Amino acid sequence: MPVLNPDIARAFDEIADLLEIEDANPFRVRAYRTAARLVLGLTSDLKTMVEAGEDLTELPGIGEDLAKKIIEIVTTGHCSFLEKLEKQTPPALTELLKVPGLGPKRVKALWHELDVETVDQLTRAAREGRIRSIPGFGEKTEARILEALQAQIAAVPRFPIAVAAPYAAALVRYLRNVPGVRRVVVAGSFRRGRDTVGDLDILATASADSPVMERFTAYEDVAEVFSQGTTRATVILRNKLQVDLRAVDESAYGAALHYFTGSKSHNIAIRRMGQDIGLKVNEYGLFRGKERIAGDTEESVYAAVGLPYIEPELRENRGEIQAARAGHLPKLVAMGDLRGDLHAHSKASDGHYSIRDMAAAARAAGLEYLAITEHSRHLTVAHGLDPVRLRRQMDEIDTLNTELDGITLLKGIEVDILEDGSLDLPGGILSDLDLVVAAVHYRFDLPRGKQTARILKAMDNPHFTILAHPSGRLIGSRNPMDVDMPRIIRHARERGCFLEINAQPERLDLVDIHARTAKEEGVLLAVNSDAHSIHDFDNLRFGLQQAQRGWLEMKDVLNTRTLKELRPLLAATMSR
DNA sequence: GCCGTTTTCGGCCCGACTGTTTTCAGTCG
Repeated sequence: MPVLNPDIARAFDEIADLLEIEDANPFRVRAYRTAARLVLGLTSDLKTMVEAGEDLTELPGIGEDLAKKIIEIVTTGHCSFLEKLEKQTPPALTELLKVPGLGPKRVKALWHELDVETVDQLTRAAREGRIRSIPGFGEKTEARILEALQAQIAAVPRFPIAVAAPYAAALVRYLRNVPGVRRVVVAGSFRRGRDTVGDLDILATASADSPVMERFTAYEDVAEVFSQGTTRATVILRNKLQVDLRAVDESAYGAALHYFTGSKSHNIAIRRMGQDIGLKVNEYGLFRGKERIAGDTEESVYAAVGLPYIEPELRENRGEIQAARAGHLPKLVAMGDLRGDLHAHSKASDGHYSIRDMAAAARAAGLEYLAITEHSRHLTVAHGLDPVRLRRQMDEIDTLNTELDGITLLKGIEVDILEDGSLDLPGGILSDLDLVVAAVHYRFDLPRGKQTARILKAMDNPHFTILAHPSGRLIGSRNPMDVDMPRIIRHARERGCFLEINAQPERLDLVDIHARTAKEEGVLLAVNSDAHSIHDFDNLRFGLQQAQRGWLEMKDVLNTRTLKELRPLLAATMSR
């Protein structure tokens, strides 16, 4: 059982939880949390780094002690310090920390005063009215705990960003019409373009007498008002999405936008930089003593700490501050850079429109070329194409290309990668296509070694061009396949083929950190819609945002190439 | 536990809201 970065992050988070309950030095706790976040964001495998003898203390936030713990975890599969903590403090207590409203102090009190160690015991204690008897707790706290426990049973997972987007847009429109409101913008993880959002953070600039808070909590889609003050309020919408609104004066716009965009660890790093030069940074501005020296715009916030503007998609404290300082920030790929789409379906397989309709929609979306890539015969539920039907479609595309204006269709296939790593169609017909997109559509459960070997073998097929939705995950419903993604990416480099960032809202696959690995390895990525309808080209913006989060520039994205530049790149993968 | 143009000690990001308190602790983002 190989130890992956998320396993290490989980161990560190668990240590932090237990230390917190034990009332340990909060900065020691923070060190573990910081390390956990760092580990999750790494583009390379810690196990590989350890095996290569790399010095882990080079990583920011990892010192002698944490380096030793990482080495122990990757080599033995367990962490003796964590096990020791679990003997002192019941590990189930960390589950209680997840109950909203319960932090380490209250969990410790519940444990010591009432012997509550599990969620079940907590529920019982709350129902029996025993919690209110603990000093510092009251009836309201007890009721809130019970409420939170009941809500947690119907727990809401994070929302795919594309699902949250229309709710955000509607709220922004609504708030912009409130008297005294000047600007309304969605900040938080939504603005950073994360693949999912846990809540929406909305920032408004408004005059002091604006009724924006009252109007916000009175919004028709609000199911529950969680808290409401003069500058901040939290509500839950009917679809269970939590929305926070912060209102500030127009003059604080830049500082507040920066603050509420985050990420938390990016902000902390910026504040430290401010502190080093005698500045206090908060959501109202940058202050030297009492004098406010910046904060009207985000640019002014960065400038005050000596940095150029950093795009929201980069603000994860994954090296962007160092890059900014060194003048090495990437010039991120932009929506207008995309010239084509290399993965789309028509009604010949499981799409809903004719090829002609799809071509027209792609052209309307500003694209110059579109690859038609139906499923192959193995995927019978999607009416996958056999060689005869594919041959007929190729003829159809040739004809359409003589008729269409302003867009060129490419002949492709989304061929199934079979369980043994072979492709679902014979080389004879694959070699006549412009490109071969290949994907796994079944047996997602193979063990890591076999699954990785399956994909590596598929890539070795002389007709393989692009690996589609490489991890196979579906947000909220299917975990990513257990594969060695860095190895697959390295293999793509050696083989000279490409990987995809699939822009479907529930896929967004590759994920950002693997996109960044691909960039570092020099592997080009295709940002593809995987459109099944004429409306799906809109999703490209979400795929593009993942590319931006992976630090990709125009040169790193395959389908920013003109058709003339693209053809030889595709041909090179097919010519073996 | 980490870190160092205040380097091996003594710091460590900052503020809003709630509830149970009378001046603040706990939680959250």
